[in-house]
Amino acid sequence: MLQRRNSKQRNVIREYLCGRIDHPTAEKLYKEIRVEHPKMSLGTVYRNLMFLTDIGEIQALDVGDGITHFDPNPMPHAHFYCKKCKRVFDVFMDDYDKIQTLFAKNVQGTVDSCAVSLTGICKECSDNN
Amino acid sequence: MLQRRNSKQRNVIREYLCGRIDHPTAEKLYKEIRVEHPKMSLGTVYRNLMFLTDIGEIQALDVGDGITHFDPNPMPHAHFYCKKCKRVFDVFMDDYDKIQTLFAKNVQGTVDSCAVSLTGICKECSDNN
DNA sequence: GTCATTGCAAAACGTTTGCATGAAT
DNA sequence: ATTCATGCAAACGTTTTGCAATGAC
Repeated sequence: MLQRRNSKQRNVIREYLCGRIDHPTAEKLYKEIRVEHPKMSLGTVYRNLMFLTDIGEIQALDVGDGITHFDPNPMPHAHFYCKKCKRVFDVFMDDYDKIQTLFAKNVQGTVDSCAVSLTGICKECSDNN
Repeated sequence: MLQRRNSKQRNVIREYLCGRIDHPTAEKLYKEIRVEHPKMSLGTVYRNLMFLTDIGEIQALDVGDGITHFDPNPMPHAHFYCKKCKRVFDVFMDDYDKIQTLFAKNVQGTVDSCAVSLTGICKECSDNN
């Protein structure tokens, strides 16, 4: 059984990530938190994001830029990374779980996650061109 | 227009990656090449793998372990990463392009890649348990 | 001769870790 | 009192880069 204690820092990190749709990195979150909480350390941010990911409260994302992004929404869904503005967008689909099952059927083993990550140029960036 | 000159090193790297299904990392490729070509440098391996990826001859993979793996097959297809043996398997699907299109439709922008990466435990690993 | 490519080593980058201190139960 | 979590800084593993030398055309 996974142990846990309440800590102010953990709740601050929760508070800063909750409700966001911009999928910040640990570093970004850290810098933002630092303004109000100058004693917060980077290691604590990493440790807690990892912890929250492990207990399934949030999810970690590999979007293709080599940096781990965090999504307060742990539900499986696709993501779109804009190579120009470097933003990450949620991509919701009606039959995501069916597609996941479809993929899992083609795997020789037990699948426990299925990440779909798209890359390209977002509408806003191709318009401002 | 992308310039290029032939170089022995580039061809050696091609030769060592071509036909493989184990999706080696740059480091792994480097160590293997080193046996026959002790002068090959790690930077050259990285530079060439990046180059071959850029021209679309091979593809780079983010499988979730934080290290970039390389696939000599540039055709879009899914990958399965076994968390136990740390191997990467190809996952081929009949309607992969259709699924890609399906996802792309839900994106506000121009999609140029769609990576599907599954994780779990491969059959072999769950059998040897 | 020009300029892409190399080898080498150092630096950069994101992330993890060791350890003494502090906080939660 | 116990032991989990923190702050700090150092270490880690992967990847990129600067630069002088080499090699392709």
